[in-house]
Parts: sequence; structure tokens; C-alpha cells
Amino acid sequence: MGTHAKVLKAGQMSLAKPTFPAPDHDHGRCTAEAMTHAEQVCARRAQKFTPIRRQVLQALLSSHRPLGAYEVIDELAKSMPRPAPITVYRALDFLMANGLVHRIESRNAFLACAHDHDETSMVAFLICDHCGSVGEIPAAPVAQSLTAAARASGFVPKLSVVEIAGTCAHCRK
Amino acid sequence: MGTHAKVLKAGQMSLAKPTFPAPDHDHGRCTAEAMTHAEQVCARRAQKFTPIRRQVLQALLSSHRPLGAYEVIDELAKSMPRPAPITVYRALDFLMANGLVHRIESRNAFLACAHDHDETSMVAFLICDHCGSVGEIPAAPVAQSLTAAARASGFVPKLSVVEIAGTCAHCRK
DNA sequence: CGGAATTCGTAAGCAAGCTTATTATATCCC
DNA sequence: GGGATATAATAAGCTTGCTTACGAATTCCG
Repeated sequence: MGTHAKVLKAGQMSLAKPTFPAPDHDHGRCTAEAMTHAEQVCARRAQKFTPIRRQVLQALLSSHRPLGAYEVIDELAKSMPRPAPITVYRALDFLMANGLVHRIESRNAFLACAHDHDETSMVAFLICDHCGSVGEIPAAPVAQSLTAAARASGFVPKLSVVEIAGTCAHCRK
Repeated sequence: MGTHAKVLKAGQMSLAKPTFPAPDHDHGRCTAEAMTHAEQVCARRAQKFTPIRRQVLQALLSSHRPLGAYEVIDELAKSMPRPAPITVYRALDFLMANGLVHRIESRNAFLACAHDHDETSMVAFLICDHCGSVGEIPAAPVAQSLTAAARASGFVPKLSVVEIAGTCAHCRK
């Protein structure tokens, strides 16, 4: 069997790129794009994109797998004196506050947000149990029905966590 | 607010209660019910509802708030020699395997399942940021659309985590 | 009864996640 | 320049979540 180079049905939602990164995609370029996007976001908001913040984001971008804080530290340690936890946590807080990084609750881990999705719209995470990589899918319609159901019981939703574990297309062979 | 269709198997009670527990509800009775339900489930499945398992469930039932493993230990320590972590984790595993307890991923905590909901159907959790209590809402329709969206990108979902943080009706005053 | 299987207790330990406290270094802006 | 403000580094430590290893107790069942 050759590569199951199945072209993903692009008809899905309103997302240009495939929601799941192909294992052979041009990762260098995809991280570069994410970095310039981060720069733009920070510039627009007059936030300082300092070296340590940049390096933490870079570490997270090194894969499409969520990394625990200590994994980030290990990653950074390869190219600089090992940073203290607090240093990394501060950078992560900053990156999350600016929508550049997501926290994957069910894994206690952090994921660089690869796409430039609308900040207000909700996303769901697809977490592959096999290769560990994570895809994002827009979950606006889902969010709507969830929100409606929640409100029906007098609950005012603020933040939603939708994380789905399973097997991604590339590992399902 | 919509009345969601209740398709229940014989022997199961209905989901007639509000999804969120009122602060002044008859908690003694609600835990008693949950205990007898647990007994029935265990009996039906020929599982042993041992004292320690019973006590762990009781501890979780002491509030509608999810408790961390160590909080459970603290709770148990009030009425017995402090149990070791492994003891509690074993009981929790058992209770989860039998659908009597949920794990709240975003909190690393455990919650006694108050209602007797259909085991196959999916639930979403509403977590109040203020009082910490948790309500459950049926999320079958949501699950369906999520699953469909996931499959569209070649992903095969196995386990879904839907946890919504916000403010409950009783704290919103 | 007596062996097998399940459950429980004891003891110890480890890694991850996150924090507090304090001092140093940039950066901004007047 | 120089004070105020934001950011980072250093150092230390705490809590929680969870595990391994192993022996004792209990229960099941032929």
C-alpha cells in the first residue's frame, strides 16, 4: 500500500487549510508564517514580542503536538541556558492572553495556534491518541447550540473546552 | 427552554430534575438516591461495592463540586485513618469504570454523577467559576455535529470532552 | 477445606505543574 | 538624565497527580 495520500475533503467548513497538518507539510514555512503573524498581532496591540516569548512560541511551533511546560523548558534548553519554570510560564501566559497559544486542558499542555482564526469564534481540538498531533476545527455552530442549552438552565457560559480524542487520518491505516 | 426528548430504557429514572442543583435542595436525599442507584448498578453488574468505594463515592457526593484526588483523601480522613493516594485512585477507577463518577479534565478532578443518565449518550459539563458546582446537560445533538465535523477531516473520534466554564444561575445575582 | 482471584493496605517515590520572593535589567517617557 | 514601569532572571519550594512494588486480607468457588 502506498501512501494513503488522501486529499482531505476541502468542502468542510469555512477554513482554507486542512484542519489537520499533513505529516509531510512544509513545516518550516508554516512556523515562519505563524511567527510573522505573531509579530503582527503584537505590533497591532502594542505588546512586546520579547526574545523569550518568541523562543517559547518557537518551541511550541516545533511540532503540532501540545507540549507540557517542562517539555517547553527542555526544548528551550537545547539552544540556551535552561530557563526556570516561572520564565516559561510567564511567556505562556502572555502568548495565551494574545491568542497565540491554546491550553489543552485534557493534557495540561500548550499548543501554538497555527491558523489565524477569528478570536471570538470557538474552536474544537482534535487530539490524535496515536501521533499526538492536534488539529483545530471551527466549532461555531456547535458552540451556539451548547450555549443555548446552557442558558436554558440559567448558566452563562464564558469559556468552552471542547477536546476530542481519537485517531487522525494519517495514523488510521 | 426546550424539553429534550427523553428516550429511556426500562428501569431508569427520568431526567426530570433541573440540570443545575439548587443551593437549597435536599442534599441528604439526593446523595441517598445516588447511593442506592450505585448499589443497583453494582448489583446488576455483579461488581463489588466495597466500603472504600462507597466512602469515596460518598465523599464526592458531599458536594456538587468536583474534588481533586487529594481533596477526596482529606474528606475521607475526617472519618477514618487517612487513606493512601493509591487507595483512593483505585476506588475512583472503579467508580469511573461503572459510570458513577466523571473525570473533569479541565480541573483534574472528579465528580459524582448525580443523575442516572444513559451511559451511551454524551454529556457536557457546566462548571460555575464562582461556586465551583457543576451541572450536566445532555449533549447528544452537539456530539453528533462535532463527530460529523471531525470525520470530515478524516478524524475518528473516540472520547469527547466538553466542559463549559461560566456562571451558574444561583451565583448570577 | 483450600487454592485462585480479587481487593486492599503499606511504603516509598517521582514528575509535572505552578508559586512566592527577591533582585536585576530593560524600556518608556517626561 | 532619571524616575516610573514593564519584563526577566535567580533561587527555592510547595502541591497535586499518579505510580511501582509487595505483602496481607478477603472473597469466590470447586
